[in-house]
Amino acid sequence: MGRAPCCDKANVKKGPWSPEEDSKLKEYIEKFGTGGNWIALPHKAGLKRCGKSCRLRWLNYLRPNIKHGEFSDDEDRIICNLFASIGSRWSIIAAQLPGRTDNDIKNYWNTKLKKKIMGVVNSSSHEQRKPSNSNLFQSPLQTPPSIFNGNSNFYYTQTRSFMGLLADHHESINPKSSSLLNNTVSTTTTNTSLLQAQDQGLMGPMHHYQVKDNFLMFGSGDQPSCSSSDGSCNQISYGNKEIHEYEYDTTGTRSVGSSTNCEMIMENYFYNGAHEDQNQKFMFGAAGSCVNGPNGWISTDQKPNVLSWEDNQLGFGLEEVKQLVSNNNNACNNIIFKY
DNA sequence: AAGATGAGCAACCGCGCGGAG
DNA sequence: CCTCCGCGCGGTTGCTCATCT
Repeated sequence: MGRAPCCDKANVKKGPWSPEEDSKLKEYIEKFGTGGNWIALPHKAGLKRCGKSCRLRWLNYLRPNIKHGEFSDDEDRIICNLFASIGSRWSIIAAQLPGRTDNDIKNYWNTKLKKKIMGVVNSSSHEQRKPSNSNLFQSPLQTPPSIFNGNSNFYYTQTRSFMGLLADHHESINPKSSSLLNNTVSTTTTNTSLLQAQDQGLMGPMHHYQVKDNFLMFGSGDQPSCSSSDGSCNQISYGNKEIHEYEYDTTGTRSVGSSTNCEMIMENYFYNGAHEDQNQKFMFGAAGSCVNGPNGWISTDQKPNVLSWEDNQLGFGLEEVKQLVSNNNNACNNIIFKY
């Protein structure tokens, strides 16, 4: 049994709004407001429209201070940064751009900005990527990497997409200092370009990777939102999963988070040869409960659900990482490594 | 000149969430 | 608690206009 329709479909007009309808709706709302009930509004305003249609028309077109026309470079940057950080949460992105609507931004992204960025990728990818991890941008794997033999039932999936943010000196949306919750954004981005390597035609959880200085940061999941376990909004969660908490310093990146299903990241990381330096060290942690293990960070539940690497700190070597991942029948959701 | 194709954008659809009862 | 229902959101559709062949 399906959901009951929000209105009588047979008796409502659909399609483009006429100037008369626009003025009726505008006049009514300016006079009486929405009354907190969009469903009842069209009848009161004398419109043969669905309440949802009225709401959309008002929000996207009729309400005051709506900005139409070209997006500025600054707006482009904000959209790119936020998309890289939180994905297609258009309403949140729109909240950072006064006068712009989520629909506008969504259309702009889908029709122009995405292509613009792809152009940047195509023209800049060769000189900007270093050989050690350039293959992270390659096509999805067709077979599971050998290190996951025996666990391939959960380490491998054919559906994925990737996008990433590459910056020479990039300060991404730092949940610690600029909260999406309080509607402020600090995007002091300079020389920023956005890379997107989104596999054509594949659907699945969006994976993000960003570069902050010399570090790549990964996260994955669906239904991203901002949340906090301590009230300070220093974590971003995706659905019911807390993904990561970032702290930055001048020498490196520290990541704390929890979740599962980072198999694709791990897969690419190992399979594509980003681990070729056998001296690389990895570090593990879990949200809010990291302790210093003998070789670096390890989560209290012993699951490597956050993985980071810094070459000048104690950590696990590649073989230990493989062993841990294998032993725990699990993987991390974030991977941070220097490139 | 006319049909085909693509781009841009307004509007629709269906679902999840949360508040009210 | 549980159910219902409206709101808001993201994804998708379809119309219009521009460009290409």
